[in-house]
Amino acid sequence: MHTKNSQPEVFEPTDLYQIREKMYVATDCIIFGFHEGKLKLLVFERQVEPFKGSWSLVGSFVRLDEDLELAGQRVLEEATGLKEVFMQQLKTYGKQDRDPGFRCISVAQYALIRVEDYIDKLEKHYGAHWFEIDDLPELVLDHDQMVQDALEQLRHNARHRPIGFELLPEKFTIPQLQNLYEAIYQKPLDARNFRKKVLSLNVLEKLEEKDKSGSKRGAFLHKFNKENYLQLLKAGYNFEIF
Amino acid sequence: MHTKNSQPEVFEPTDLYQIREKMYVATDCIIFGFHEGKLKLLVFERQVEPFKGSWSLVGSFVRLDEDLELAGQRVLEEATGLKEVFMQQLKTYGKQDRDPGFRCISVAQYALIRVEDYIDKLEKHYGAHWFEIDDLPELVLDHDQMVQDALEQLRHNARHRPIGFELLPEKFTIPQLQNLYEAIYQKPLDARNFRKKVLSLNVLEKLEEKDKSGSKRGAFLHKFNKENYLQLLKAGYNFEIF
DNA sequence: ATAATAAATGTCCTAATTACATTTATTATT
DNA sequence: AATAATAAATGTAATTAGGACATTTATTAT
Repeated sequence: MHTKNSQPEVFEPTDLYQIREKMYVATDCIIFGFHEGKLKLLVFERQVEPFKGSWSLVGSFVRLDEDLELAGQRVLEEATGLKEVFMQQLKTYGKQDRDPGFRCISVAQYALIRVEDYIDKLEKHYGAHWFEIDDLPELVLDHDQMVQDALEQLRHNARHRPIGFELLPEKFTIPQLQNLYEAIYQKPLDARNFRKKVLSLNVLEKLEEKDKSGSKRGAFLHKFNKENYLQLLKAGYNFEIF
Repeated sequence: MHTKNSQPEVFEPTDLYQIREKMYVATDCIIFGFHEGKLKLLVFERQVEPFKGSWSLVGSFVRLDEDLELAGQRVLEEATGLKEVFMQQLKTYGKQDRDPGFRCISVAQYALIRVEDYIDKLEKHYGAHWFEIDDLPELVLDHDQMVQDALEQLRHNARHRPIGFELLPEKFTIPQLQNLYEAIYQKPLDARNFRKKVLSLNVLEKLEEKDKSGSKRGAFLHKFNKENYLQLLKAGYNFEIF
């Protein structure tokens, strides 16, 4: 079903020689979203040869007058319409032969987006498609490796930094937060211990509102209190969520 | 004493325009060593304009036919004569104006080297100099930032991965290891608790030999057992040194 | 034989993590 | 109006890990 793959296009030696005279710098985005209790990756149908039509991360060459971070934001906006998204540099991939055509170094950046309602809207762009992270298709070039590295980093960072909140709506319930962590780490967590732990961190603000989508009783909504977090961080507080 | 600094050279608009037509890719190395109980950074006198003569990390453009990792190893070997050194990618610096001349992206990699005897030998190269990390000179371009980021990453990684051993001789004593961690984290550690903790990790192999350089009684030498470590890692063991 | 020195060791206390079961608020059904 | 159903919310006891702290031991130099 999701194993599209075309043959690598053969380049004539002269072409190859020509494009190997220049070093290209690209950036690729690993876009994560959280929807219906599942952690998902947004992938795209590659628009250019070689490998046109294969599944691929979205990327672009970095422009000469453009900061690297900005290039990532631009790629993300072009692909999803979203601005000022949480994005973090992952790693730079620089194997000499990673791209069969160009000599191209790629700076991978990963993005966490609040999927909320427009999960479907995103799929209209450029043959974009959400895949669950435990059922990913094969990707072009070294993009599989990028995704694996991004997942590892996401798992690591979600433990030590409050980045999980970037994947949730601004207001969320404790059970939703737990679901997210269960999706990231792919293992069930104890509800009592999880609640105790995250509340003890003192960075969640309990609201009066309830979210009743998940149960008859409803669960209280919470907000991440960034000011509190930054203050604790400054005080040398050593964070660890669950 | 170590605050050499020259004025940025002024470029003519025509020159500037020309060199901004191309994207350059460089790699810079943050080289750490441990000597006499101190964590040190190896810096160099910059050989080219602009800022010739300022303190700088050592770096080079990445060659067209060269893997990124290899470029780092090459730079390190050219600067120190050392081969197959522990090196890890830190981050890519890509601000549009980070270099006043070129549009140049730099992939920073940090190296941990076993200084042992040849600490002096290294200083003969290219005006190289070791600085203690709590007394660093001002560096050229964004190299100060690179060093700060590298230190942060080193501190983080040394806690969660057994990379500290890369800075020690193959055979080392527990007190030496403690000194290293005290140097990295710049705070004293309790000898009993430290010993208890590192030995409980089950990755140190105690030898019969003693090192008597540090005391009359002498301290037993140990080796890092990489096989054990990899096995524990595979078993999902969650590492944390002290 | 004695003094000097750093290495090596053990215990108690406190804090954090884990395991585990019941009650509560609300809605839908009869 | 009563009842059934559902996920949210809560507490306690047991275990484990971390932190504080003082003495003994092996060796060399005097």
